[in-house]
Amino acid sequence: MELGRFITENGTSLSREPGQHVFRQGDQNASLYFVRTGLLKAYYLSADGKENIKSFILPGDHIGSLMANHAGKSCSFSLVCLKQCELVALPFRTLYQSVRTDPDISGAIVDLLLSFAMKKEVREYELLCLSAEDRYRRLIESTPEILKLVTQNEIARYLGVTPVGLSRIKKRVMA
Amino acid sequence: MELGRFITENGTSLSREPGQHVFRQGDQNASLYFVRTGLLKAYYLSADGKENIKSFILPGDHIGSLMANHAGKSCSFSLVCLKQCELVALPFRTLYQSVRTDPDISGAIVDLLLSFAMKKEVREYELLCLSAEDRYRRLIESTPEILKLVTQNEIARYLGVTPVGLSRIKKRVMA
DNA sequence: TCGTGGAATTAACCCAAGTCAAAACCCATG
DNA sequence: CATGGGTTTTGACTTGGGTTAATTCCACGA
Repeated sequence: MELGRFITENGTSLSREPGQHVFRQGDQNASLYFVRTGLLKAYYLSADGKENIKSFILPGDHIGSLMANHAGKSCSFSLVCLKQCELVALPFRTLYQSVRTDPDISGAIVDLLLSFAMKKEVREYELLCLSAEDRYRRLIESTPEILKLVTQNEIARYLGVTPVGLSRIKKRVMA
Repeated sequence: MELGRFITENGTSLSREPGQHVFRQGDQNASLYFVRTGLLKAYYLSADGKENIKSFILPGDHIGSLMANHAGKSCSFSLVCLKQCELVALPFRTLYQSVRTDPDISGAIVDLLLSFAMKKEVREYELLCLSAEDRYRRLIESTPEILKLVTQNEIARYLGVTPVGLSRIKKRVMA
């Protein structure tokens, strides 16, 4: 069976309003979410209340807390809707079980995990090797759409600088 | 079949001296490597000659360039031995094909990818949310062994600071 | 025991970004 | 069209870490 169908057949749809959370840091949550429409952000909240944005999630993307799914731990980040969202939730268990029974699904899962791992690897590279300014430059090049969708405040928290910092970077870059 | 056996049966052993590369940034390389013994480092080299260390690889770990394996791109980083190493190389293709034929292997691969993805997620968190000093603290807590195995220079490049920077952090931390 | 070369530390100086606080801007709404 | 809330920009000041270069440490071989 092909993955798209598997998801619709085994998952449960849900919709969320802007501002609503799908799960929060510390929750137990054992599902993978597929985004049909909308926009979400995954973020960390530090002990002193600072927000750091892990990623933005767009239609066609999927997200879930690996930690919470796999190791029986709790979610290390929160997932919140920035716009009205239509999602499909799939218990991780369901997916995991069919790895051993359905070769098509297991192929699809491997691809899913591979593309996920590659994304993380790129992000790791950017955070390790590039300056905030370079990361900003790359963002404008690779996904300019995102700039329209979220506040500059959020872009900053995604790039790993403060809003004030990003404002200064912008000025520098355009000059 | 169980993964360990699968690897020994389908892979080819190789050994490398300290200083020898397994592959270099820019290479085409379509294998996954399993480390039997030794120590390696995966690193990025920037245009202006600066080194940034992606990770250290210890016995029992596995590594390969996802980019080069999957998307037909070339390796985004280099892999070099820090000590004499015994490795097993497994063509990615072999692994990928048996996902569809052998449920045990495909389960093992999914686990492999999951643990890989989780590691990357932790690293992403550290680079995004923690200061260099916090990262250093965490390193001493979580894997103090590594401090004995590599130079402080390399620890610094792994943490994302210069050797000079790390020296200052150390002084601050011990006080 | 004395060099010698690589690793680590220290010092002096600089710059990017953080912090805090005060404008300025930008709308939506009444 | 004025008001008020949120977002962005600016300014003044501080700080962590980069850079370069000098110095100290140490292990090791002659």
